[in-house]
Amino acid sequence: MDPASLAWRIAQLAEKYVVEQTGSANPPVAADDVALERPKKAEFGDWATSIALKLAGPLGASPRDIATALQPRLEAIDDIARVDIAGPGFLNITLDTSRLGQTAAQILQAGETYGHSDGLAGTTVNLEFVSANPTGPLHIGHTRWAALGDSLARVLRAAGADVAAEFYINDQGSQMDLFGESVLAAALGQDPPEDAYQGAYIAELGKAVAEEFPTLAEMSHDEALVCVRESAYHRQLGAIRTSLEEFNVHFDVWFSERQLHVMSTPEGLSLVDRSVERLREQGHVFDEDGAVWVRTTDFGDDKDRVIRRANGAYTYFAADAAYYLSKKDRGFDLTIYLLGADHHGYVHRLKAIAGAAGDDPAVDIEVLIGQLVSVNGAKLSKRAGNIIELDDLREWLGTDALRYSLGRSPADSPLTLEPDVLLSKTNDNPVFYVQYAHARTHQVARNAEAAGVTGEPFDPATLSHATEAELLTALADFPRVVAHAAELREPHRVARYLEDLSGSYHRWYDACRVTPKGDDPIGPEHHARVVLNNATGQVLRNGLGLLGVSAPERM
RNA sequence: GCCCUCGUAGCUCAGCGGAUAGAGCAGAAGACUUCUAAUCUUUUGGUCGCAGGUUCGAUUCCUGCCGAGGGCGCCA
Repeated sequence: MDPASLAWRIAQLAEKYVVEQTGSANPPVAADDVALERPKKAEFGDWATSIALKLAGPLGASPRDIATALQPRLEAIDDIARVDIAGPGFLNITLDTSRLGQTAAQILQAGETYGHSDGLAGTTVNLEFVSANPTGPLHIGHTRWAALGDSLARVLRAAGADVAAEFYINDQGSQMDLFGESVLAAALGQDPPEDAYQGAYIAELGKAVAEEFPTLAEMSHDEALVCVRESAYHRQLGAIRTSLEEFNVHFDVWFSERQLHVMSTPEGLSLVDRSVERLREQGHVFDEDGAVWVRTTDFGDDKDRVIRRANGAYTYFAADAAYYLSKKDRGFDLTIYLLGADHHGYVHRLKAIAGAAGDDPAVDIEVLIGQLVSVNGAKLSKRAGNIIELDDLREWLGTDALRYSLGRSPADSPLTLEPDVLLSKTNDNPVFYVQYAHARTHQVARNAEAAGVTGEPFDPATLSHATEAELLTALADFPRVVAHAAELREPHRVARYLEDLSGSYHRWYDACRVTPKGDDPIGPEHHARVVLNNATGQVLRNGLGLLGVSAPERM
């Protein structure tokens, strides 16, 4: 029995007990209240629930008494072999191994879809991340969000959500002009403008556009600037796309900020024009000192924001508002932004836009803030001039090691990359630990096939070793881990799970042979074990896939 | 000054209000004529930054303080 069903069954029994005691199902008992968890110690059984502790308050009874009353009722469930009461009132559940083994066959049947659930089915999600200016290469500051955002998109999809991963291209404004001027100067061999973009990539872009436009020197400055800026923009955006693809990061929508500024209505208005009107219709806009303001303080912002300056020009905030309205108009149920800690000042503003647009800032929009990454303890910043580019980082450490190490910590946890560790092929490098476990499942499968261990007939009752119960319980937990990761927007939970699962697998491998030794005969346990082995490989593969990490068959 | 995030073993980090706070590495001791030893087994190591509060129960929730990082524009 899978943990979700088990939790539901326990909740049913507990609620029945509450009704008997109090005459009503108040409070009702939900599966979440069961708090089914895998105990930290093997002697505590396969699953533990603190339901008796949780009911103690409402029922006014001691947790131990409630646990004593529930114990025989839980033991009556077919898949449960034994229930022990421990500590202050925990119910420690040991499953019937002969039934537990069925999990392995079920996993092979589900294949790539094992781990999928329907908790978010019917929910459409817009997930925006990276969203770098197309004026330079992606650097380490974008790398964590790229890894995290892509994994989150995969996890949300596994939970049934319909996700659009979106990259917002800031291709409008003075930074683009400065970028164009910088490349133009490089192309013509002139002195760079003040505060120019610098670096080898500017020189390369300059060379490329000089070849593309041989008559550049004869054009007027304005004409040349437009040619160079647009060409360099598309070249740079292409480079960003390539970097992300090689990092296994996929975007469904590349949204150009320019779409917001062009006239797109019959009245000759842009989406930005319309956004001001729409917010005004909702009653959150006012005029003061010649400027147009949004009363964002209505929604928790620390000050109101100007959306249109006294000189008639829109602020960047106007584009943000128009962009949010675009997402709203495209019909998403939930809009998620992934921002670095250096942008956390925008959180209130973004939420205020949602509120001003008539949405619920607490429900319809989520802003995830992530801490920055350091390498070997050195803080990286543009000011310090020690920025590392994504491409260099990837070539140095490899996509797998980089994706995995960035994906195994929660976003709000400060993270230090240690290149020495990531390049090592030992146990202290978790990605190798997990990938090695997967490769081992394939080696074992190859050996089993060669020896005639086919997996048929499959008798789950022979999977009776302690390490087999541990492994099977871990495998059964995978769908719940993925669903939980999606619900909390924390894909790192999948990585941590895979490390635990790999440990369980290695311990099992150490204790139980799949292919008989020497000339020993093939028994029913060997057939069952190859099924368990292959099921483990499937789950490791599915989990690594959610993290955008490859699952090699040989290492 | 105000706001946000973080503070857990020597190091890198987990920990949905529950049991004696965990993992890997590092340190110590073991296991390869046997399916991949990139593995496994045993072991050393903690005032969960500090102080209060809520709770039957707090590393977890709330408040204050200390420390680290980041942010505060009619810039983009």
